[in-house]
Amino acid sequence: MENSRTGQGGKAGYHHGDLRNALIGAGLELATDGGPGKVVLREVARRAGVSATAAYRHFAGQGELLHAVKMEAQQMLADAMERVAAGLPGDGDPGVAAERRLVGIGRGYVGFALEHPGLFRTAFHHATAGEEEDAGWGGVTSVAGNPEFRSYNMLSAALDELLAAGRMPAANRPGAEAAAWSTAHGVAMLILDGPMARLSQRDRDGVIERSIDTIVAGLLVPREHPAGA
Amino acid sequence: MENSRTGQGGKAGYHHGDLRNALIGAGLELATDGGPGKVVLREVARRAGVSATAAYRHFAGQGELLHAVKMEAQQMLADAMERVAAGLPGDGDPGVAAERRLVGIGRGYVGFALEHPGLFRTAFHHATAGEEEDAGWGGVTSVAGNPEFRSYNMLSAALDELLAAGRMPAANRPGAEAAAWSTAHGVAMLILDGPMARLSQRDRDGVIERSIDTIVAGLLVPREHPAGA
DNA sequence: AGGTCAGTGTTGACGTCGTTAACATTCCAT
DNA sequence: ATGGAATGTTAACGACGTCAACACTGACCT
Repeated sequence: MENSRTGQGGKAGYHHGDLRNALIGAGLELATDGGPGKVVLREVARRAGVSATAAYRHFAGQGELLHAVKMEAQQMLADAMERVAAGLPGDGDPGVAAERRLVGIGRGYVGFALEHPGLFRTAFHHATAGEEEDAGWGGVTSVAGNPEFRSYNMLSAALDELLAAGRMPAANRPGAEAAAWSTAHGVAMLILDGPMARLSQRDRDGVIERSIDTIVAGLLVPREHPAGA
Repeated sequence: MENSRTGQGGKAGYHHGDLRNALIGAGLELATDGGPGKVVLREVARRAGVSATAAYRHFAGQGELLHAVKMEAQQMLADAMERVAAGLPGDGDPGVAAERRLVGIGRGYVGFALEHPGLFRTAFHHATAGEEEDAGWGGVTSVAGNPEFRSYNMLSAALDELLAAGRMPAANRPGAEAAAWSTAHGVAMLILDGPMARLSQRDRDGVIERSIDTIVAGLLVPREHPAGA
């Protein structure tokens, strides 16, 4: 990471020196334990050792501040996925390796969500009307070409390899990112805030594995496709 | 439903007569356009034509009010799924019918989410620390036996039929609810608040169909299962 | 060097929100 | 009819987001 968000970079004078990053950092702290709702402008400013209104020199309002925190949370999620995928053995068979990678990415995604629920919820927080026009994610199409959206691109690459290795029927390729991402996102959300919230650790893990296995199986098996898609 | 939430049931005197339901009704209005964040106690009371503090005679605070609204939103979601499933042709082949029902339930789920984003977000809203102890959903195990959780039970029943009709390998049955639900929930969420937010109507529909088809294919195809599950 | 001015931070105030305490009205059981 | 439980009201507090007005700092221009 290039930013010195954690460092007490600036001197202690009237001018902070790195206030914008300090605010985002404090916001991340709050988001980490408490989710998006806890990212309160006044408290963020307090933690940065600055008056509340100072934040307005760097953000249009708390909506924009929260948005910045949200973007950062998204980056952290992508980092987590990348780390998991990087630590995987490069098997001899490229098809097997690709499948392993796909599963790994999914595990990393859900793992991040369970380890950092507040950040995960923040990364997908929906701005209430009036908060901030949410240019958070682009469309999938624009995402595809955008180097920023690493999470999407990692997934895409793994699927491409699966196809290239002949493990996935070509007809299954289009829209595969959406299906895979949806399942991972869904398990995470349902465990976090939904009907599976009270599962034991063991059951959670089982559900996660089962869901990932199922969607991967669905991606790999040949099937008829309706006309048009 | 037995409650007269919409009717102006009570007389217009000092005592409202049906305030609790009136408050929930107003809360649902706010949630419908604006999501959980817009369910503001004072505004809810205002809409019910009553002072803000009157709400405290019926709810411990805005957290509990929001919780009640959340429960109602969950019921509406289940209703929507039920309606879709009910309107499906009962094919001759029970296996085909079951699969159709499964797909229909998924479409109903996602359809509700896209038609009523505010209500859907409210149904899965996570109470920020301090708001309300979220006994919203039971665990999946307790859900299974609880007649209240119609959405889960509908899904479960469809899967059972699929198994009974011999269209799904028995080894795939355990955890199938979680996988199916996860995918549906995931697409909905990703379209609502995630990276697929800017898709065209056409692309959305394609993504939804593709995701549902994929998870169903994964549920139906025989595969090896790791020991232990 | 001295002056100026954009950038950055501060104070004070306003309106809204959730919540509590104290008080008022109405309903119902006796 | 009456007394208490249920239900609603007003007044006030502290926290929040935001705005307007003011203050400090530093970099640039002569």
